[in-house]
Amino acid sequence: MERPTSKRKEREKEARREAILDAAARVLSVKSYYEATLDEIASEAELAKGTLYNYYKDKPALFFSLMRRGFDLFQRHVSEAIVGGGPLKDLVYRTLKNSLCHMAECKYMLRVIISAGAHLSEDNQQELAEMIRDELELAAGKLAEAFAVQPETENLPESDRLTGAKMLFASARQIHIRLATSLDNQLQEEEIENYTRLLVRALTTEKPE
Amino acid sequence: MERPTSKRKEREKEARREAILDAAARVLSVKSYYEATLDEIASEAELAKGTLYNYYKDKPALFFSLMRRGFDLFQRHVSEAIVGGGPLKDLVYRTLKNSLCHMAECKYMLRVIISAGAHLSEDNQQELAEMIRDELELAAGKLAEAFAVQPETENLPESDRLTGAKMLFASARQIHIRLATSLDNQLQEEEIENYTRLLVRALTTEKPE
Amino acid sequence: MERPTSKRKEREKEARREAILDAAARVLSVKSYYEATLDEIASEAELAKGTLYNYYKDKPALFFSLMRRGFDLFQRHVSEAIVGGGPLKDLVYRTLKNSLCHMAECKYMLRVIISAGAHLSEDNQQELAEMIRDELELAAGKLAEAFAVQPETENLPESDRLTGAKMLFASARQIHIRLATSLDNQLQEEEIENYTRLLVRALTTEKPE
Amino acid sequence: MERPTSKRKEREKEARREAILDAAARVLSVKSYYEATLDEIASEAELAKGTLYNYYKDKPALFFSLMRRGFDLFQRHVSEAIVGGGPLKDLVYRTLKNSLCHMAECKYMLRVIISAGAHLSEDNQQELAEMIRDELELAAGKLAEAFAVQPETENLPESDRLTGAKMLFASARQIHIRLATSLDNQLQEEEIENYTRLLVRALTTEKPE
DNA sequence: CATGAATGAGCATTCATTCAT
DNA sequence: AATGAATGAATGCTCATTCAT
Repeated sequence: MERPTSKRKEREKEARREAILDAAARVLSVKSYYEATLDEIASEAELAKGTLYNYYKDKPALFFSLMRRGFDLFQRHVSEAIVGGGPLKDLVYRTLKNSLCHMAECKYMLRVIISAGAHLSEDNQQELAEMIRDELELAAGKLAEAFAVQPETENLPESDRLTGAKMLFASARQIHIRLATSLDNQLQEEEIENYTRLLVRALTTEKPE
Repeated sequence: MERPTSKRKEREKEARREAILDAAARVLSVKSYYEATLDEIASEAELAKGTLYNYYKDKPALFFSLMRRGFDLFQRHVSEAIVGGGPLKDLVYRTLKNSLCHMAECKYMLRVIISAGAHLSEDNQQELAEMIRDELELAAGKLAEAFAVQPETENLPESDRLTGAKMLFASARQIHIRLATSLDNQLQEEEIENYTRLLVRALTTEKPE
Repeated sequence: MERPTSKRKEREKEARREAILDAAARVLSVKSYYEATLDEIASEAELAKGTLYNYYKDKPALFFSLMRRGFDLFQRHVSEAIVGGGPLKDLVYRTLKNSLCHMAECKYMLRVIISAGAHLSEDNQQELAEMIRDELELAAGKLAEAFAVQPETENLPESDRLTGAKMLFASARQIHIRLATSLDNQLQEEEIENYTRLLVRALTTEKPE
Repeated sequence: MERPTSKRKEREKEARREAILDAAARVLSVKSYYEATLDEIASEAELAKGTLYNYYKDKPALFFSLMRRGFDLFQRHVSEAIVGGGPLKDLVYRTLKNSLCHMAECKYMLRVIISAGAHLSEDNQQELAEMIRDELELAAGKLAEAFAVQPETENLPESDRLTGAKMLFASARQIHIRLATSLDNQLQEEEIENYTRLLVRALTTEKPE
């Protein structure tokens, strides 16, 4: 068995890692990858700049961790929406809503994805692109499975369910960007309902007879 | 009346402005906003760096012009798709295809949109965001009008036609990003068809009887 | 024929390069490679730091140029000593003296050789080591040739003449380090004479009969 | 009287000091003073970084101790060569050989001497320079004494014997550097013999009659 | 107008040293 | 005595922008 101090230290170390991520997220919610200097993140975390390097080997590593965390949260949001059950319309609505909710919570994700590409090493860029693609495929896959057990969509070809799922996430991003620009929160509900309606129709085969 | 030389000079000046944009586009098709240095653009344009400042007041201004030009091209692509006429399915398919085609041609647009956020001034960022939103609204509006004269969609509420149009562009972006990552060009056709099918369905009210 | 401005500009550029080297030499005569920051060199040269990079691609490049210049001067010093002619003793004495003179003038060379090794890239280190070795071989070769036409040494085997030449340069370095430490300039003359005497003897075969 | 534990503790402390020096020597045999970080030395010594500071007040102090130890070894090597006895040629040959052997064993010495200059304080630099000079004088003095009892050299003036001794060490360094560069171990023996021959001759007065 | 040398603010990263545990 | 997390000063290099020619 380990010494109790060892355990505590490990917990503290992990807590500090999280605190740094939190600080980075705060900074990135208003600045881009390049504007977000390590100086500022350190100061936001109330740590010396050098300390960051005890937790993350360099700037890209820090942001990758942040992305990782954001994506995990995203998957949780999607899973939550799915387990809710109910009719197709509700499923679509909830998933859209949760996606938007996630994007609002993790504004920094779009910022990083959008602005980090530049100075990342070739390898890091590739890794980031793959991470994004894989996470989306994962979420779309889960959603497509949920569609597969809905009465309205169970007869659709698999590829349509998958395409529909991806279209849903694309729509969520569209709404998010639109709303981010107009800042009119009252529109959001209406937009979500508009998209929901069309998505449901896109996924519904006309009942044969 | 103006001296004829004045006219010629003006034409030459405009031509030079375009040449600089061309050079910038070439550089940006492989580099991000930050990697693309003015040094390189100047050298690509076979001009001295200082000369660029006679045509654009600073780096953001240069890239704004580039975006402006890219969006104009985008509108032309969309209009072209619309005037083609034919059944809804063809309209959707062509618009998707042209959008993808535009994104491929103007890779730099996504790059700039994606990576410029950083060092733009607050004002410039706002302006860029609005430009993007307005251009999309414009294109979506045009497309919605085209839907309005299609037999399958003329009975839809206006808001559905607009939402459908925006969903189409969101889908195009989704496909583009996906393909940019996987580099498998053979998938594109299939993807476009998948999305087309769902979009048509989303826009089609079940015929009463 | 070239435009006159072109010529002038080139001359000015070259002059600036030299001025930078001079500034670097001044800084290095009292600081080591690491202590000598580009900030300080720039300020010594009365230029902005960034300007240095218009003339030398990085810190190692600047110091390599400095070494190159120093070695060229060294070869000139040695050649001068050789062409002086006269008996063996004078040749040895003059070469020792000139070597010491060079080391005093180019104090920075020892400093750089001595302190740069550290942060140079693998390739640069190799290059520096080879430069040092080659320059010494070159000088020793020239000196050995001069020995070959002296009555006292013409009968020596070639390898002895070469070894003697190298021993002379090793002796010069020894004296230089010694004197650099003790700062007693009056000793120098005596030391040179001591070493000269022994070197001449080392190079002189006992006359047969 | 001291408590026995006190004695043991002192011994242990001394042993730890030596262990740290060993670790430092291992690291310095492949890295320069600047590349050799305390992190690495601590890890090589299997100690925490902070612990080093219980034994040496700072980085220079650690390296001074290392130099001290290296010089002591050098003196032992020289003394060993001297006590061997035999004809002058053998004495010269053995001393050259042992010097080379020492330089090979204590590569780190040249490295430190060569690369430490930088961040040492003014005082430390002076101290190091004096240490080097004094150790050389000491060794040269011992060797000159040995020459004084050799039949071939006993009639030489004292200053010649001292100069010869110093020339020998200078030659050793020359050979060492040359060999370090060319990596051709087979040349070493020949070089040593060349230098031996000339040094013996330099030290030998033609017997009058 | 065109040029390109000069500028200098800005930033990621390293590492010797300290000190609370 | 041992630890190792925290510190923060220090520095090489980049690049948008200016301006004298």
